[in-house]
Amino acid sequence: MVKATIDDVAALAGVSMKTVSRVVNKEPNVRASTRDKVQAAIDELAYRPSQSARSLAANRSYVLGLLYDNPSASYVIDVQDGALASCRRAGYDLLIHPCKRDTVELLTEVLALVRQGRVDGLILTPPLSDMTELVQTLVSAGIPFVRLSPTEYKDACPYVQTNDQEAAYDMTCRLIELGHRRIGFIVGHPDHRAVTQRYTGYVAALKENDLVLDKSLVVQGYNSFDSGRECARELLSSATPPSAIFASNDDMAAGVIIEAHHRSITMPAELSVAGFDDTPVAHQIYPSLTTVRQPIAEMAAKAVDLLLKQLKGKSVQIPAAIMSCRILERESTGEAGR
Amino acid sequence: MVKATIDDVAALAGVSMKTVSRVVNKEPNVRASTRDKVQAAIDELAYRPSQSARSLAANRSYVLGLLYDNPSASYVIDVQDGALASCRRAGYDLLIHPCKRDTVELLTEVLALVRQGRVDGLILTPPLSDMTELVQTLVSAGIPFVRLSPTEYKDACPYVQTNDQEAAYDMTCRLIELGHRRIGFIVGHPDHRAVTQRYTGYVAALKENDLVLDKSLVVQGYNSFDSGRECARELLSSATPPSAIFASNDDMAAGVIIEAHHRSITMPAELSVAGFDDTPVAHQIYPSLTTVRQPIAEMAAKAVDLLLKQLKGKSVQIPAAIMSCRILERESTGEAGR
DNA sequence: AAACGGGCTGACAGCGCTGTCACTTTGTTT
DNA sequence: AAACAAAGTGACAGCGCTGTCAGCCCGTTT
Repeated sequence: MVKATIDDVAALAGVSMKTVSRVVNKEPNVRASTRDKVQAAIDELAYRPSQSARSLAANRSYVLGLLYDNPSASYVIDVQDGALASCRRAGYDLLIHPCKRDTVELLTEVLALVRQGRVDGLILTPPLSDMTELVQTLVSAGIPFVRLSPTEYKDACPYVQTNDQEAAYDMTCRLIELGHRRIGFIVGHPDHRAVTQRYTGYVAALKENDLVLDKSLVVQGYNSFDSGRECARELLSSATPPSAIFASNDDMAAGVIIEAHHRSITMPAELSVAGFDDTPVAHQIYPSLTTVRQPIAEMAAKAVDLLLKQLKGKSVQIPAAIMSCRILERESTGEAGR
Repeated sequence: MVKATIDDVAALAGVSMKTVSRVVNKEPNVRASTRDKVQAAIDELAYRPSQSARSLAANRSYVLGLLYDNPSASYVIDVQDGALASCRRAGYDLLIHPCKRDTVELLTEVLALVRQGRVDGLILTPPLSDMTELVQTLVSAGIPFVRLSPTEYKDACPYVQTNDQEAAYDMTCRLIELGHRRIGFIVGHPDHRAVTQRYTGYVAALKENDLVLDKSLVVQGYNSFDSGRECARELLSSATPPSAIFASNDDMAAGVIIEAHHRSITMPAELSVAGFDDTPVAHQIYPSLTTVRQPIAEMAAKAVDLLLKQLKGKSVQIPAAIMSCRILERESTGEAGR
């Protein structure tokens, strides 16, 4: 049995192939009876429109590209899941494209992706979404894209963000409420604005509660487990160690917890630890980690929706969306000074 | 500036478009001087062949599909990375296609993927690679695919496997060597043959060392963290608990460790714990987990290579590959009865 | 010197769809 | 009943490539 084409369907249904095309693409202005007739023919022949023929004729690929340079597997998977969900709903495919942020080829590589017509538009995830050069290039090349990032970009390009800063603020307030006065903070990788912004929330919460910002309690991490452990070493070696440590992501918080275990510090009695992201590790470690859950999949889905809208009509206004985080209190935090 | 086509390049280089096509596709039998001339024209016009036109004319998509139904993010990401690496080398794209194993639509969905010409071939990962119905369908539809699975399939279809069983055997022997006599085992999800086969290695090691297989030490898990914890509860509640527990994967082993913490059991002094997979969590928990590392990315890369070979020539022989695992001893295991 | 064969090149016909536009049918208005 | 608008349909020309096949130009053989 050879693959049926649109002509076969048209012949069987007794209509023109253009009408079949209309039915397949759910276009309006087809009489219901005609539609049924065509649909019956499609079913009978098990007709599947050829993706490449459609792409060539319509001049679009029905594929979106997902760009990332993120070592965190769970984050990436969540983004993929959310993006895929929206893509499927719209009959689009998703092409994943991990890439190295610092390579010279990055720009040409990404441009080629679009120029070859392999994707119709792009989703940028942090930290790529904050690379000025990349964003600039895409804008001036007129390539449709949506950024997944908590920071706005000066030009009017669409983005999806969460209230990161607010969540960091809330978490810090919660720690203060628990009686903590000396709260260590581990800053995220300087290139990841999405993560470093969380520091702002911490600072704001201290100020709001009339606590002084002690710079010796703020250390620079690099988002990895190992860097978190290193930072914990620094903070816990102090003569006056903090009673709580808030890390800008879960991997670093996990590093803090390990270091505390190795120093026989009991948690949360002697030390409270909080993270950010709610990665799988957060509830698989002991004590389970108090953290902030971001609706990553939903954000990605939203980003795809915005991109698809952009691809259809030319909505000139900036599409943007803000989603909410949620604090999850688990075993790693408790009252201070017990 | 409008996008250049193959005609533009041909005109500029003063050759036919067919010759340009030959240069672009690195076909033989083009004089070096002609090749250079064409290449210069390509560079000057920044010509990028249209993916969809190529696909339509050549009747293939230059895209491979990656099918999975696996909740483990790190496993999936590793597979993606390996597969992508090989794809890029060959100028192919990778389409990810997570799917639910038990849905009725699975088969039609996957067939549509191929029938619409969106992918040229498929990579199946566990547990999909062990679904007889799916494999059977693909075989009889003549769709090229490669299975990532430790089990062979009765028909001659290509696969990539690891020496899982052997590694489980080695790990069990190592525990015995450390003095453990009562070793608990947590079996993997019954539908995941890739995981359940590890039990065979455990049994073989006991036999080899003249230890009786005590069925009360073998409990059925379902691959998840929670099920691992549940199994640990069962094993540790016994009047004569095991001195070591070997879980069929890391998530379940992490569950065991948490349960032990909650019972104030010190590890490895009072209990040794071993896992399988070396997921990120393995070195982020306390104590860090002794486990088995599989070369997942390499396996996926190999699978893609086999698939591409199959796509080119019709090598009738079964292509297959076996890769090796490695035991990683960390903090969670130690001598028995200390 | 004729015959041969392999390297190299080009003409051309599609691949299977969609966009455009012209056309026919139907329903609505005066 | 004529005039008009809107809904419904089809003819056709590509979209930008690759496969096929014919033909040219060589050097090598008899």
